[in-house]
Amino acid sequence: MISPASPTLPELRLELAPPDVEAPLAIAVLLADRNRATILAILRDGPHCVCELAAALGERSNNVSNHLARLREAGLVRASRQAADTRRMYYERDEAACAAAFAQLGALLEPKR
Amino acid sequence: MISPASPTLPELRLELAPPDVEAPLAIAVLLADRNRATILAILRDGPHCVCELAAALGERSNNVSNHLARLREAGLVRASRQAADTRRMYYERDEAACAAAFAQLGALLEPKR
DNA sequence: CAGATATCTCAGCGACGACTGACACACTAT
DNA sequence: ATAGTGTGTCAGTCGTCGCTGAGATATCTG
Repeated sequence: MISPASPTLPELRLELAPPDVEAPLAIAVLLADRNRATILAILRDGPHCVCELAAALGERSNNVSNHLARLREAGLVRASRQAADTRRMYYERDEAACAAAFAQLGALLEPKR
Repeated sequence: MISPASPTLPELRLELAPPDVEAPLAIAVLLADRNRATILAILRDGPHCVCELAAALGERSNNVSNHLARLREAGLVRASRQAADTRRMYYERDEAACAAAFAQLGALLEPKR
């Protein structure tokens, strides 16, 4: 017997296995920086080059380039050169990847089912 | 005249006003910690007390209590005592607030319209 | 060619935040 | 009352991460 000392004391579930949150956590970490979050928001209305984003953010180009590299490694943005301006690097959102990332965060904020 | 030196060089938009991302940023910062993210995921299947969460996370109660305080200040979780167990503090998700937070993140990851 | 512009990379520094440890408070049991 | 349990608070420490600065690469202009 497990000796129910107190009649109605709820038994603790100490064996709970913590769910895997790696995927949504990685997305949240990316979004948890003001510059990266703002970049994603700016790119919602079309592609922009690094110097435009840097000017909008009031940050230096190399810093913005670093953030864009992080976003690109995660697949949220794409880099491309335009034929009319091969000197600048234009970044645009990968809407499919962004939607997938948004869905991942649902595992933290949406009800279970 | 503005002297179009290069015929088709796209003009930069250096006057871009960065959009306000404070609200979704605050949510992302909250989710960008493994323990807080895991807590939110665990609470998806019902209320749990601090010691249960601490055991599941392999963390100490005071640390978990700190994270729960952060989540509570943001309104994502509620604390309540149950009549059957007035000693422990039970935490449960505020599903409405979680859904609202999820919608806020849409301003970063969802297409513009 | 040299010079200017735009971007990328990376080592080093500094600040923010999570964890620790100690303590306080509330409630229960003996 | 005393001991034990569960939770909350907070100062201090330490690791992590964003920013800086310097340098490299690539493209265009004169």
